[in-house]
Amino acid sequence: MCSSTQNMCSNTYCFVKISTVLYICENEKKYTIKDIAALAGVSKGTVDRVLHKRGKVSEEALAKVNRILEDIDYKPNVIARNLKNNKDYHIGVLLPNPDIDNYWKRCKEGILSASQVFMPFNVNVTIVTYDPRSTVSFKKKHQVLLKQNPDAVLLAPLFYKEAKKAISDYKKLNIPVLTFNNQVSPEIADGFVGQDLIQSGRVAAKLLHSMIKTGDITIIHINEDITNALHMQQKEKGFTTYFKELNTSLFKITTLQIEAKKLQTALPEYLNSHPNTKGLFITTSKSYLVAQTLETANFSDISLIGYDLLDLNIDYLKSEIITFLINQNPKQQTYLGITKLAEHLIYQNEIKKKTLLPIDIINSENFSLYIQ
Amino acid sequence: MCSSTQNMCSNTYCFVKISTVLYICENEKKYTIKDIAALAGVSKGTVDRVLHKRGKVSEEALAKVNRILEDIDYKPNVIARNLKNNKDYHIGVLLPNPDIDNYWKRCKEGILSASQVFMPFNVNVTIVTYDPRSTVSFKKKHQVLLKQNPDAVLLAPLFYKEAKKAISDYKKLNIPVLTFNNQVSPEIADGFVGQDLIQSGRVAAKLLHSMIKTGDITIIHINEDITNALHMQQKEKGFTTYFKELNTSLFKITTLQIEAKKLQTALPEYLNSHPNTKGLFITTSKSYLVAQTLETANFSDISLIGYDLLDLNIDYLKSEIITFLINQNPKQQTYLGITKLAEHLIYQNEIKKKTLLPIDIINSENFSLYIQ
DNA sequence: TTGAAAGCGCTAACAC
DNA sequence: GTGTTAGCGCTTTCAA
Repeated sequence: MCSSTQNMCSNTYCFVKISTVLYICENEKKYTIKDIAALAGVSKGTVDRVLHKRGKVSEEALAKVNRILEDIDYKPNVIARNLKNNKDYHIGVLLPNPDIDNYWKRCKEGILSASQVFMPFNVNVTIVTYDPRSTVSFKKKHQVLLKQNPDAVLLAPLFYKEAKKAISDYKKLNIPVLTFNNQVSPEIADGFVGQDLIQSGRVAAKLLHSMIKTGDITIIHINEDITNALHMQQKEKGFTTYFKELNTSLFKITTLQIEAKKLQTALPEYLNSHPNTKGLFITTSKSYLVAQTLETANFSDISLIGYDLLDLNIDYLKSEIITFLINQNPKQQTYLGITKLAEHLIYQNEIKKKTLLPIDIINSENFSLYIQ
Repeated sequence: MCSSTQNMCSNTYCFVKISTVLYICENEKKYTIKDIAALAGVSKGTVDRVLHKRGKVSEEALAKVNRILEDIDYKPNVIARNLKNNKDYHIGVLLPNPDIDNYWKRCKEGILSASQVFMPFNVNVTIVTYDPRSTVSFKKKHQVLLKQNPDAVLLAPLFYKEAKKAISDYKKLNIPVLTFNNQVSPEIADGFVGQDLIQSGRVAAKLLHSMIKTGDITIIHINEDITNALHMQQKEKGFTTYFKELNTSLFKITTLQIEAKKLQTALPEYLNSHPNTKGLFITTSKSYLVAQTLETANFSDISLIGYDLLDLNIDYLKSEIITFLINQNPKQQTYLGITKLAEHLIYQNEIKKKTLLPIDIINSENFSLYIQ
């Protein structure tokens, strides 16, 4: 019951401000289809037909019901709606195998966690894992998932061409697809959940900039495979753009591509020949490899920034060899992804084209709160 | 339908791993009270009485039903449960007035946002605002809320003694209370949602430490009022502890108490007499006042760390006068607070004693993602 | 084209 | 103590 001078009603709630007391109160009446049926002088069945646009309703009845629906701003009771639903929904996930690359472990956790939430709504989740080093594996596992005929799909599109093909396969069957981790070219999937990678490069740049007043800074791409090519490029772009915009000659930015195996020898060599190097930015979650090398070869005084809260990375964060990590929020990405798909299936919610997660800055004092 | 060699069933789901494909599938059967009644050879009513411990059940029936409930690990259908619920729940919030201190604006947003979510569950939220500078106002508004006889209460216990009294008033009426923003002495309220303030002081310390190799560092408490006394002390404690643990003489830590009005004159004076000052840690959300002073008095080369994403703070973050802000996540605090209370009312979920939110580190490149 | 009716799983009032 | 029954709001079937 709202009674006040300034009544700013919105939706079914109204916010009323009286002196320093803010009330939020429900609207006086919650209408049900029964009410609507009575108001329109028709039966509940007819109202339902109108609501779901199932046809078989006379012009007259349709107009009358629609008018009332508008008038009262009818909102169906989502709880009752789902009670009846015996439908079993099925969400399929195409995920890089966490046993091959540990980064994906937290993604799996996010998926499991979200699937718990939607259990009572008859949402089943299937994870199909593929080898993140192999496009063949991706294609094969995509076929596996496709055959399961899921109602919605969440996938990490590591391989551009193959992902594009897979998504179009699902779209042909009218199966909504949400991507996470990295975007394939926009507009192909129904939505994306993840981070702005260019911006995350800028965050890294700013961090180094706040620690280093002048000197050489090196971007290191660790190429174990082709997987992260796009990823790494975008981060590099953001990083270099930041320093370009500074428009100063205090910093020299270099990019280095090193294979993981060669790191132990190549990096010390490089650093010895570039003694003015004050900062390193590692574009993948493998910064522990660099930290290891720095430690072994006894380089200190070099600020190191990497990605992701892997156990190994955190160890080096604690021992101050890695200064900052950027958290890509893998768990949250998949949790949100599953949530959005589930809510799409259950409530017919629209899938947002792009959901950008925060870019968390992590140091040795706050990491524990991000891995709960 | 699960069929596999290693079946690790948990809850009503089972996780089955076969080669690189991970399946999550529902258990074959979802039991309803009807099933249980049939299995136990009693009626649904009896099962219901057992479930809700309403008594009036024979020893025999009770044992039989309980045994079955355990056997099948029965989980009631939350959807159906709420369908019946005509009860209107009422959550009351005691919030410092955002018009007096802008910090609380985001708290209000979190409250409104969460209350939207629980609208369909008949959860109504009332916000009663008090003047954060006045214990009298707090006590008065507490009485206002108390008279509304809410089913649960969320409050920011700015004043130790008064908050304690208020909480005990609610407890006497068996109204659950959740606190946010800062903790009153443990065990008084049913739960707390917020940050570990000591740890957040450590985060600030670590940030300054990664930027400053040696020099003087000053902690500044801006005392506009007594409100934040506890807050500030805890942050200071974490901050100084961090540097003590370093066990080095490279840094000199000083604490300063300044009134907001005197800042413009007192701070430059102080800094001139302490020219080796390299870093400032502001323990409240008013770091923009310090930034303003530094800018006007033309001090550069001093790293500044403060709290909270107020517009003014962000302006100085952008112009590089503030280096880092620590986000106390005000919106998330209240959002979670309302959520927990609502779920307690609806599902009888237990209220967790302590929920600690991450301590977000913010710089000029990632702030936008935290204020969405 | 329409309305009546059964039922989703759970709750609670009411007889016995 | 116990079982029966009538809903909660919505969906869906079925007969008219």
